[in-house]
Amino acid sequence: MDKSKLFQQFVRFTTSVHQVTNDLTKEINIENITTVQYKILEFITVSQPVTLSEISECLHLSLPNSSRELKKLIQSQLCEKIVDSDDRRKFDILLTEKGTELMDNVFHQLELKFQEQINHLTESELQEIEEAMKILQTKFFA
Amino acid sequence: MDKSKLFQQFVRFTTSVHQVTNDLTKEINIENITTVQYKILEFITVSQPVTLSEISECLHLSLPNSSRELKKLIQSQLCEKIVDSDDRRKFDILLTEKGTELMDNVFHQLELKFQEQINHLTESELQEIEEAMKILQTKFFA
DNA sequence: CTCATTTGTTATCATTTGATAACTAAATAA
DNA sequence: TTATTTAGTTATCAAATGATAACAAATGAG
Repeated sequence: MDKSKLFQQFVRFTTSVHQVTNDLTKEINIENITTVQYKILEFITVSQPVTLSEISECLHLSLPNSSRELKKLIQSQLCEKIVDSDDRRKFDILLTEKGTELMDNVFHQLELKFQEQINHLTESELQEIEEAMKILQTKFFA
Repeated sequence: MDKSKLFQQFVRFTTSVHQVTNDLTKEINIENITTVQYKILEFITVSQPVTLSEISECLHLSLPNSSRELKKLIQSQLCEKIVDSDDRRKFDILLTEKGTELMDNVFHQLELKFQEQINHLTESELQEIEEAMKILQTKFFA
């Protein structure tokens, strides 16, 4: 296997993924939520519960900036802190009911667009896609 | 095929892709180049030659802001305009020699990290990965 | 030829984001 | 017990980004 070729393919592939997801989320824009705040919400949604340090690390934000943005999200009542009883410096961050509703809504919109993109595909093509994502997920993007 | 399940898998998958590429490019930081400018450079590198409108559309930047950032890249002599002789409002944008050198360097660094990530995989796993990317690229991320 | 459209430019301002210093409180190690 | 480390906060400033208006020049349609 020519690993340089594979790298080039990888670059093209990830570029495509970014482009597609970019286009999918392009029109999602929530009142009073900035890009960074949306990313935080997305991260919480997928990885709930998370700590502030995890947000900071995974989203490559400094702790002070993470703290600032989270504060705004909490003020908007989209998420909440639950103090860790074992270590009271830490807290878990969760979506509130309002936040959950919002993100459910967002993901529902995304799903509709996703369905549009795949509705011309045959059953066997869908299975190929499923299998392909599974392979990449387990072997490479683990 | 349960298409909702597939969507959930898609979300997890794209999240992983973003995380991995995020980590790969995390340490790439070029003197005097901002994030947006880097994205423009990356886009030019992959899609050369491009027009300003394409940059604007694909990167979801307004035309004025694209123009501003491109101007800085041109001032840094990383890319250049080549006026379209058919339509003199337009121009193709290309990397200069300096820009090419820079991006070659960047992609080389990325490739090293990429190789690290895959060097524990067997030949047959690599082939699976190649095949999986190919399928997704042609069937879905086209 | 004239007018509308397309492609890009320049200037300006508000908002977002990034970076850093100085801080608190809890936990842990010596 | 005291010192150190960890987790997060608050304040502040600079820089990057987003948004918009007013513009110019080339093209295309009628």
